[in-house]
Amino acid sequence: MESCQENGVLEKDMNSIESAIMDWTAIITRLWMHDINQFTRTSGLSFGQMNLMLHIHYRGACEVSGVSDLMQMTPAGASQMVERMVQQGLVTRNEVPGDRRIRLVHLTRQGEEMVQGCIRLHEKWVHELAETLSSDEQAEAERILMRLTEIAGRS
Amino acid sequence: MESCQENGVLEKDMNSIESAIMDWTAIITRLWMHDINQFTRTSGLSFGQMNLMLHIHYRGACEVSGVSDLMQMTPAGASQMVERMVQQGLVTRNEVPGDRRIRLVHLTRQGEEMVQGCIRLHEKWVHELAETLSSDEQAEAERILMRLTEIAGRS
DNA sequence: GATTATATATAACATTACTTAACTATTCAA
DNA sequence: TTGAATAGTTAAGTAATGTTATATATAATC
Repeated sequence: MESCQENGVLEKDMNSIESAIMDWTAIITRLWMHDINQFTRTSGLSFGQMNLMLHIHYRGACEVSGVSDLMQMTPAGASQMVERMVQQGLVTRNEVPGDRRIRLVHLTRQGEEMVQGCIRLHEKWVHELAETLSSDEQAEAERILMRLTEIAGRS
Repeated sequence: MESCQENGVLEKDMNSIESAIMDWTAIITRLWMHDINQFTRTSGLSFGQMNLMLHIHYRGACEVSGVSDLMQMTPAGASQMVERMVQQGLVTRNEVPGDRRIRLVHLTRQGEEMVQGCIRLHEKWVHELAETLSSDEQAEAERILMRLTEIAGRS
């Protein structure tokens, strides 16, 4: 615990608990991305579309400019992407009381179901992972992950 | 721990360790996805390319047919995807001693740096998260997370 | 109240990134 | 050793997705 104080955190500077969190999180992020890919390919969506829907699901409705920012594309491109998704029934574009220029992009019921389908696919993998743990390990992992989630949830 | 045996895993059926893992995944998705997206796109990569590179980074070199399988595309499409990435200097295509039909796709130094850059986006965040744990919690977390990582690494 | 900036949309065009079909090279197996 | 199977590539065509340029409506500012 004597490293990392002054400058940015570099891998070689990381202490073992940081590495453990990093490795675990990187691994599940990769597998989560993998499952997202698998699900979207088989449901006629693009990865970008699912990405946006997950963003809205986890962060709430966003403006068209937010789509542009998230997807790193021009506002025109974002507008068209949203338009396509509206046509597909995945999202709605709603006016906002305060500023009539803005359109807020929400998930439709169908869009939400797509997200849930994606999450459910990933749950299968999580189920298999959990199964290979002993009862004691399960309890310990649960406690630690809940603690980490609680802390991370504050940010 | 008495659910989930027979049919698919539904959210309400999930036991608490599975929920804990899913909650952690949700937190990470909420906090990281946007950054990973931006990093990927500003580096001139597609999400699919980063997905493939993460796979190779964690699982080792894979055949072109493996790319086809992972990305859910035709062998021809996979071949072209690899060709593009070779042109971009992200991967190499190497012959295999045993079978001269096969090409193994490896990350180049540059490809490896891209992956590292993506993973390192959140080192500071991990550092701060780890800091808030007590010494006992850190020791426990390190042990169980390494165990989880080990199991997850097999998939 | 006129000007500037912001948020989004539309149109024309360009590019990407697939697909199918056909082909080469190599290995396996009868 | 000949035929079938496997691994990968190449070419042509297509559909999706993005860009620039321009337009419109609204909000903010001076």
